Amino acid sequence: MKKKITIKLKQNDYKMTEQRETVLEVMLKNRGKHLSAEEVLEKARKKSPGIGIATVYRTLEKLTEMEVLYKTVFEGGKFRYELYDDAGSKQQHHHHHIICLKCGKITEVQEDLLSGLEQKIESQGFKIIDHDLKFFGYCPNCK
Amino acid sequence: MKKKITIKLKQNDYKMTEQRETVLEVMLKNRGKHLSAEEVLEKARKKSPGIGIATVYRTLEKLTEMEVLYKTVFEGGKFRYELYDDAGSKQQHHHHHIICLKCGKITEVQEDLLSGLEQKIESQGFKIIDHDLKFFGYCPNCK
DNA sequence: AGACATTTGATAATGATTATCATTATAGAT
DNA sequence: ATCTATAATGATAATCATTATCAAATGTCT
Ligand SMILES: [Mn+2]
Ligand SMILES: [Mn+2]
Ligand SMILES: [Zn+2]
Ligand SMILES: [Zn+2]
Repeated sequence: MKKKITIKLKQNDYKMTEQRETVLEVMLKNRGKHLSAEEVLEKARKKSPGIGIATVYRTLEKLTEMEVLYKTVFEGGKFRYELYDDAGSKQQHHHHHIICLKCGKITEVQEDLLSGLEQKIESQGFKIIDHDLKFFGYCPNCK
Repeated sequence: MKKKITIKLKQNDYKMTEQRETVLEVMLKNRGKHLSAEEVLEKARKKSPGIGIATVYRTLEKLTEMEVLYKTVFEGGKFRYELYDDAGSKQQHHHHHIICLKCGKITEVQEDLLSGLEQKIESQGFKIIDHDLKFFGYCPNCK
C-alpha cells in the first residue's frame, strides 16, 4: 500500500518525503476514522515533530487528487479526510455515512443500493462518477 | 405560504420584520435554486436596500431551524440554501442533487428510492430523520 | 559530492461565518 | 394612538479554516 503510493507519487514527479510518509501512515493507521487537518497534524507530530499545518494540508490535498483519500464535509462545515475503501487501486464508489444528531457519532454503511437510481439517472443522459450519501438521525444509543 | 410562516414565527416569539419578509420572498421566488448568503443579500437589496449581510445570515438560519429552508454545502465549501420541497408543513425528506463536475450545473432528482436502505438501517437500531444524497458526474451537455 | 527543482515551515492573507453592541423597530398593553 | 419592554438590525470586529507567499532545507539524479 505505502509502496504503491510511493510509486504513484514518482510517476507524477512528486518526491516521497518524511512528512508525506508520516501523513500517509497516519491515514493508514486510522482507517474508518474521519480526520480533520488539525487532527492529522496532531497525530503526525508524534512521528515528525516539526511538521507544519501547511504541509499537512498540502499532503492531504495531494492524496485526495490521487484518490487515496476521500474528502468531505460533515457537521461543522470543515473538511475531513478518510482512506478510500480500496485506496491504491482504481476507485469507483464510496460507502455511506450515518450521522447521529445527538452524539455526533459517524457510522459507516457498506451496502450500496444506489445502482438502481444511478442507472435511472444515466438513462436520462448523465454520466455518474461518484456519490455522497449521508443519513441524519439517531444512533442506537441515542434513540 | 408566507402567512403560514408568519404564524410559525409568532408561535416562537419572533417578530415579522420587513427584512425577514424580504428574505422569505426571495427564497419563495427562487424555488429550485440553491443560493448563497451573498446571493440572497443581492436579491434582497432590490426590495430592502438597507438590509445587511448579518441579518441575511440570521434570517436564513432561523428559517432553516424552522424547516422552511434546507441548508447544504455544494462545491466550494460554502453553504447554500433552498426552499424545502414542501416548506411549511411537517417535513420528512429531501430530493437529491446531481452536480456536474465540468460546468457545475445542479440538477434535482425527485425519485427517492432510499426507503429500502433506510429500513435496513433502522432495523439495526438507528432512527433516520433525513438524508443528503449528491451524485457527481457529467450532465448531458458535458458528457 | 554537486546541481537543481521540489518541498517545507513560518507566517501573512483570504473568505465565509459569527459575535458584539449601540440604535431602531415591533407587538402588545394602556 | 401612545408607551414600554423586548427583540431585531446594521456596521463592524472577531473567529476559524484554508490558501498563498517566500526564504531556507531537502530529495533525486548524475
Ligand atoms: Mn467513512
Ligand atoms: Mn435542490
Ligand atoms: Zn448518538
Ligand atoms: Zn455540465
